[in-house]
Amino acid sequence: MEERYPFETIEPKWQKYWTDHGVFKVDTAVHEKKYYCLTMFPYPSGTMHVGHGRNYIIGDAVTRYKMARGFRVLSPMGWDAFGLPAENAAKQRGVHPKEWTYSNIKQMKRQLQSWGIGYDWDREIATCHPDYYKWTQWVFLKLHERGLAYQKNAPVNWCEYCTTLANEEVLADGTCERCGRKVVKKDLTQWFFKITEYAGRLLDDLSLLDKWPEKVRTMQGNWIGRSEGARIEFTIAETGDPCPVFTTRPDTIYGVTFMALAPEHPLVGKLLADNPHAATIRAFVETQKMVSAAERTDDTTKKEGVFTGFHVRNPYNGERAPLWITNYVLMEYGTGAVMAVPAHDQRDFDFAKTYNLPIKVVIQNPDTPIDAASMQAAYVDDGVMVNSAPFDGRGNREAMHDMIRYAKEHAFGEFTTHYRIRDWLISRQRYWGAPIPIVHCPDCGAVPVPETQLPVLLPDDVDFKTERGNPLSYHEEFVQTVCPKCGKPARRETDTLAQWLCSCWYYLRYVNPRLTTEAYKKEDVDYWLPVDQYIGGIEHAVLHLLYSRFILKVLHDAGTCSFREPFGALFTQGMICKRSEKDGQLHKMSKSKGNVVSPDELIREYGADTVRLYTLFIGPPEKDAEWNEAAVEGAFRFLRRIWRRVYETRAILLASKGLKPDLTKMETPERDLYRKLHESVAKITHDLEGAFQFNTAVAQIMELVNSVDALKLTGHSSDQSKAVYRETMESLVILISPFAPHIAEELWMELGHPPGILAAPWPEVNRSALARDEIEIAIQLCGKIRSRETIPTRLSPTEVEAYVLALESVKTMLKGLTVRKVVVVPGKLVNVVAT
RNA sequence: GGGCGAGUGGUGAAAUUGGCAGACACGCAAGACUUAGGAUCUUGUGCCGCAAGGCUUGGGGGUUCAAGUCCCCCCUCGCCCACCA
Repeated sequence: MEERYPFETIEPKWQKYWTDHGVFKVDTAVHEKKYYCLTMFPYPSGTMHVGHGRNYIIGDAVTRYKMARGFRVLSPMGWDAFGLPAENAAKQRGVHPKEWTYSNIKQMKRQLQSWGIGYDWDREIATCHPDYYKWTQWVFLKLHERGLAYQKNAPVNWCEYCTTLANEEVLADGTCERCGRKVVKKDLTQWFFKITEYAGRLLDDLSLLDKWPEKVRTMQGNWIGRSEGARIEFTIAETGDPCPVFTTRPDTIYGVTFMALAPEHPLVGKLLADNPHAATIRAFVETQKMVSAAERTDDTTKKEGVFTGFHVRNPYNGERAPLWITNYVLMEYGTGAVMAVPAHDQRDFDFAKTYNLPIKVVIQNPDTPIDAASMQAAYVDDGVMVNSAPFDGRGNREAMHDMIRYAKEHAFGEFTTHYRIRDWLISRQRYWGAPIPIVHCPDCGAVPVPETQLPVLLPDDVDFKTERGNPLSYHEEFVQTVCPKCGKPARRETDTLAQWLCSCWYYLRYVNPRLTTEAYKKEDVDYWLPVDQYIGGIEHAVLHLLYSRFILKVLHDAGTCSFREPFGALFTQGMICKRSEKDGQLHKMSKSKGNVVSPDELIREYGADTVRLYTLFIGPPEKDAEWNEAAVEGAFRFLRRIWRRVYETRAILLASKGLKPDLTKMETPERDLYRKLHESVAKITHDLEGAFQFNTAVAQIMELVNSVDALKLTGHSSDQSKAVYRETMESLVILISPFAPHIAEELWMELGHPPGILAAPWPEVNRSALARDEIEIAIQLCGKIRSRETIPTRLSPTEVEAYVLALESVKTMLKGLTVRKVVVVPGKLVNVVAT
């Protein structure tokens, strides 16, 4: 052992040891205690910065802690390897996407290892590997089989760079989530998954996820967006065509004064025939189609519309109301038609004011009556129904149910639930993805490739230089095939699967990563899943995490697994930011902002343990944090200090191996240290056991080391001093091992143990060590602190009161006052209320 | 507009059920040891004040013996959803 802390030699040494001894290997068999700790696998984009590291360091701390608690921990890692940047690299630099991806994987794997993250690398997967995507294609077939995969010609979100996008990938400002370009609508025939069919279950089962952050559940709830209401069958008065609406406010239906259609509504075409207003209508509809969704739904966009010349008939009262086409109604939600009630909906009110349409009050404010002629805004609160024939006089909320039932009895309406979520668009017009296993036959249509013919291999030899869209569609050998059903010549589907699908089921594959006959074994996944702890970034709250839940439910319904949710507990860590030199602002680390911190350099300078310790100490892990170079130094100094303590006292430590701490024989200094040790064990265990408070756990270790220094140990110290010191140092090394595993392994050996600290049991709290004879409490006068006193802990609250009131200092304090009340908080304070 | 979360020293931050605000660390200051080092150790460090003492958790009210924590109003910031019928 050397005096200097030689992180650069011990770190590679222990990394090699973990690999050579298969410390993180786990077999799939049933164990007494299992734990599946999963960190979201990365996209292999190149090299990682310290911000990426937080994710893996947290996962590793959990893995190592659970192992020390005696769990068999499944801790796998892999690569979300299909996707756009690889293809762009190919276009720009002439490197094959496969080559680019695998070389990045190599880089990033080296980085993960240099951080000392423990994975069972025998289970490594890459979604771009045929042995993996074969089963991604199988997942597609399962959905197809169950009628959940379908093609439709639909306007899709189109980014000229990233091609087709799912709704979830379009940001609120109408730009592409990945590249920031403007997204436009484009008509294409595409493959969709019917996630809408699972909307109700995906929403309801959120309540099962009690170990998920509230925030993520809320976000998914918002995204799914359930609203309860009614479908009411209006009809076009002149033609008798049905024109149903969805409404959440059927109680306002007697106040309908016009009907508003979306410009894309299918009725619009029909209404144009022989219509004197045709030219105006057509012009309006065409203008609206040019406006992007983001612009149209912008708050500041003025409400506009055009009268069709037609009317609708309100089935409740037979009234005729003019039919308008407007820019504020969306075809994507409800039926694309809105019964407009200006008196009780602000949007309808605004529109009615603009075009001078009538306003009819049907919900009266019971406090200050409103009147259509003078109202300045829609009245959207509850009240008493008026002008509503049979329902007059009733409370609107209370009457709502009866109103829908009335519609149902008269066969012009029913209760319905609408969801905001749209079907999931999974087609991508790109090369670097899993080919959709479909063959288009002129006779049989879209035929799924039989499971026995999987995988549909992605050819290597394609021309990436093409500017004509998907390179795959120009690869004749790939495209030309025969129909699996009739054997006639047919064309392969050339769209590939969105990369999201690959990452929707990878957590299952880790259990049986090399299985060639199935995607996974039911009995194995039923044992290991749901994942006990999933760790990743909040940015996946509605994409990956929602898609995965959906796919798992489908796989469950297909009978391939017994559980209903993939991830039992979820932890979302905050981002690490750094002030950018360019603009002085805090940003998440990125190359374009020029604020990335490379772990490679830091590891060279301070070692991986320092980087890990600092990353965990930086702040609460769920919150964003600012990287501070100077504070890294502090973490390094702390580790070096521990190293030096062991080095300086090594002879004493080794000589006292047989000594046992004995509470009855301890003097105060060792008694205090012994108590601090066990307080620390309790605190750190609590922080790691689900609380995920690594920052305070590290702080507690620092406190413990400060206490160790307070016990000035020498060769002449008593046996109890030595015994307590040794136990403290041993426990300390174990307690720090999830955070700084390399130094922990090395010191564990220096303390005279065989190598392999993960085999050492986590320290247990000795309750009697926590006891103390005296305690310092605060003395308050009317809630204000006046002094502090040390009192015996054996006193009951009544005795404490008497004891404190008898103290000279307290008597002085109370001179001339009358005691009204005394509040004793055991172990904390005594508050004397006196006047 | 709706929902969720946050606001504490120079900085990152602590604070089971309401119970000693600022643990731990960074930074800073002073000192010790040293043939100057970005090493180590000691001490100090919320603010005002020479001091006694007073003030202090975004602002203002309230409940309580006691409020960072609970209630009401307001301000600021972040995130999600949003002409959703």
